[in-house]
Parts: sequence; C-alpha cells; structure tokens
Amino acid sequence: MRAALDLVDRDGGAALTMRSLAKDLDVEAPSLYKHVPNKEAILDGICELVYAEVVIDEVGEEWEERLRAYADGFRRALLRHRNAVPILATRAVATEGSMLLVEVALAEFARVGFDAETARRLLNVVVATVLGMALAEIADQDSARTNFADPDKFPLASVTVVSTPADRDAEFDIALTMLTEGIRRLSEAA
Amino acid sequence: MRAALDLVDRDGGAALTMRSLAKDLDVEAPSLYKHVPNKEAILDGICELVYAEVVIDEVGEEWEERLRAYADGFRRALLRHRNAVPILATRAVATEGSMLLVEVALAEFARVGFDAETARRLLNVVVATVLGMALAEIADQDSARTNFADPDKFPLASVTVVSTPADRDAEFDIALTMLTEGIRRLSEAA
DNA sequence: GCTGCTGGCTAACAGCGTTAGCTGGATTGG
DNA sequence: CCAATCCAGCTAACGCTGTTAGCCAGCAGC
Repeated sequence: MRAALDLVDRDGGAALTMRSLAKDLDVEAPSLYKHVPNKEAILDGICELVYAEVVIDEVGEEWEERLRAYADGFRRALLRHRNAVPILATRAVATEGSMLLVEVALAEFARVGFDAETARRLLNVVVATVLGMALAEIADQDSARTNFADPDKFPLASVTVVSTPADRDAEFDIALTMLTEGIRRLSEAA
Repeated sequence: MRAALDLVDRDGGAALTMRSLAKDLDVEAPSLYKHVPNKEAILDGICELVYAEVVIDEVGEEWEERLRAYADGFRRALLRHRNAVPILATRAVATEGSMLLVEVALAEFARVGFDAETARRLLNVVVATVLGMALAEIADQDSARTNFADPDKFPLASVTVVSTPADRDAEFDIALTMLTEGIRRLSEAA
C-alpha cells in the first residue's frame, strides 16, 4: 500500500499498474496477488493511507475554529497527495481510517447540539465541499490545456477562469466561512 | 458523442470502450478514429453534452432564489447522467457549454455587486459543492458494498453512515442554505 | 472517365488486470 | 534429523484495452 501511494504521488494515478508497482517492489506482477485480491483492494488501501494521514490541529473550544481545523487538516492531507485525490473522490468511504474521521466529526456536531441526523447531513456537506474543492484544484493544475475562451462570447468567463494556488487558498477560506456562517444560521433556527 | 453518453448512462463509465461504442454505432472500433483523435476527446464530448443539458429554471429577481435555481439545474443534469459524474468531476472545464454556465453565473454575481475576483471564487465554491455532493451521492448508491462499521469503535458513525435519496435531497437543500447564508454574510461585510 | 478524397474495413501491437501451475526455501511435526 | 507442509515468488498465458498501419469501395468534381 505504502509503495502504491508513493508511486501514485510520484508518477500519477494512471501510472499505477500491477506491473509498475511490482517493479517498485522488485517483484513480478502476479506475485502481488499473493497479498491482495485485486487492484481495487490496492486503491482502497491508498485511500485508507491518505485518510489515516489526516491530522487535525488542536485548537480552542469554539466550534467554528474546530470546524476550520478539521476541514483544513483534511484538505492538507489531500493536497499532500494530489494525484490520489481523483481516486479518493470516486470511491465510497467505508474503511477504518475514514470511519474515524467521520466519528470525530459527528461527535463535534453532537457537542454543539445538533441531533444525529442533522449532524450526518452537515458532515456530508462539509466533506463534499472539501473534496470538491480539492478536486477542482487538482484538475486545473494540470489544465495547462490552454483553456482560454473566446472573449466575444464569454466576456466575463474568459478573463477570470484561471486560479493560482493562492487563489485556491482564498477560495477555501471563503468556503469555510460560508459553511460556518450557514451552520450558525441553522443552529440558531433550531 | 451522443452514442457515447447513452452508453455511459446505460452501462456505466467503465463500459465505455472504443469497441463497445463502435458496436453501438454498427461500426468497427478503428473507424471511430476517422472522427475523433482519441478517447479523451470522446470523454470531453460527454462532458460537453451534459453541461449543455443544464437548464436553469426562470425564477424571480432575488439572488438567493436565482442561486438555488442555478445549483438545482446543475444538479439535475448531473443526476440525469449519474454514471457520467465521475468523468465530469475529474476533468477540467474548458469547453463551450461549461463556459456558458460560468458566464451566466459570473454575470449573476456581478449583478449582486461582487467584484470579478470574488465572483469567480464564489462560483468555484458553489460548483465544487454541487459536484462534490453529486459525487458522494453517486458513490454511495453503488456502495451496497456492506459498509457498516464496528459499533464499539465507532458508536456514532456506525448507525448513521447510509443516506437515502430523500436524505440527499435534504442535504443538498442544507448545502444551498449554507451557501446562500454564507454569501449574504460576505456581501454584508463588503 | 479518370482522380482523389472520405469513411469504412482487417490485422496487428503493446500494455492492461488476472489466472494457472510450477518451484525453491523456510517452517513445522514426528 | 529428516520429511511434510506451506508460502511467496516465478513463467506463461488469456482476453481485454487504446491505437496505428495499410487497404479498399464508393462518391465528387474536372
């Protein structure tokens, strides 16, 4: 699993091949099947490793701050393994490491006073946002694919499509602010 | 392109093969290359078709309502082509149809009074959220993959992981509320 | 009526995930 | 202490993938 994640980090997700992974391990491809049922399991293992690598900073008691720390830790882990993000994003979460993340988040929401159902919904929204933004960030970095539009047809879009890394940080900050403000409003309404 | 999207809708993204697509068109696989440089172009075409299919309901003047209509129209198009969502999500947007969507959204944000830079950021957040949630919804539907956790280790997560379609609608509603409330707060601050 | 283009075809290649079956060295049991 | 067992590697091979090369029928225009 470790070797697989390293390979993905180094060469990208498409380069992860039974044969290439085997080569990294100084072994032939079919030998891998003595340790793993199929490639799916390797992809699951990669997800597991990334989730396990999420570290959430210890911060104060205010839930806004804690939510920020949570989302931020999640995001950092994703960006540390950019090439693995498309794998994570298209795979249902059902592993040990991801469950732990879910658990602590639900506990946080419960602490603030949300019922279990609402907590789960809020968490799904938060996770979708973090993953969605990471995905967009990864997608447009290898989109040196000359994506400039015709300024006559799209006067607004043509000038503003591209995002720098700093932009992405700012966008994530905005997203977090929106999430916390939205949650605050919901909790006040309840 | 049309045939490719139909095939993906019917049999899933993994089933889209040069040979399978050719068979649907009563043709042999290599003939496709007379019309298309490679498979990538077909995937781009699929994205283009889905984006072109987005219809945004005509609603009142209030921007909250209009944002909802926008996100909702986007989401409906994605859910109409569930199997295509992983393709869309892992592909940078640079096509005609997607540009049009970007353009109208930026115009809306400008109308409300945001500067171009902020508008672009807000839009990125909105799109990431819609895509991220659609992705999660698609992912957990084919996750009949028995993903129940050990209740001792994860008391909260174990009971609440699964989402029904109605749940997902509710979650999307929550997400939209959070986005609008967050944006309102930002616009008030500015 | 010949020329050339267009869009199909067959054959083939390298690389993919995966299976079957063999083999040598370590580990265990009597 | 030798024999039996198991384990983890190996080679060979299958059917599938995207893609290229090269051929050929039919239609267009001069």
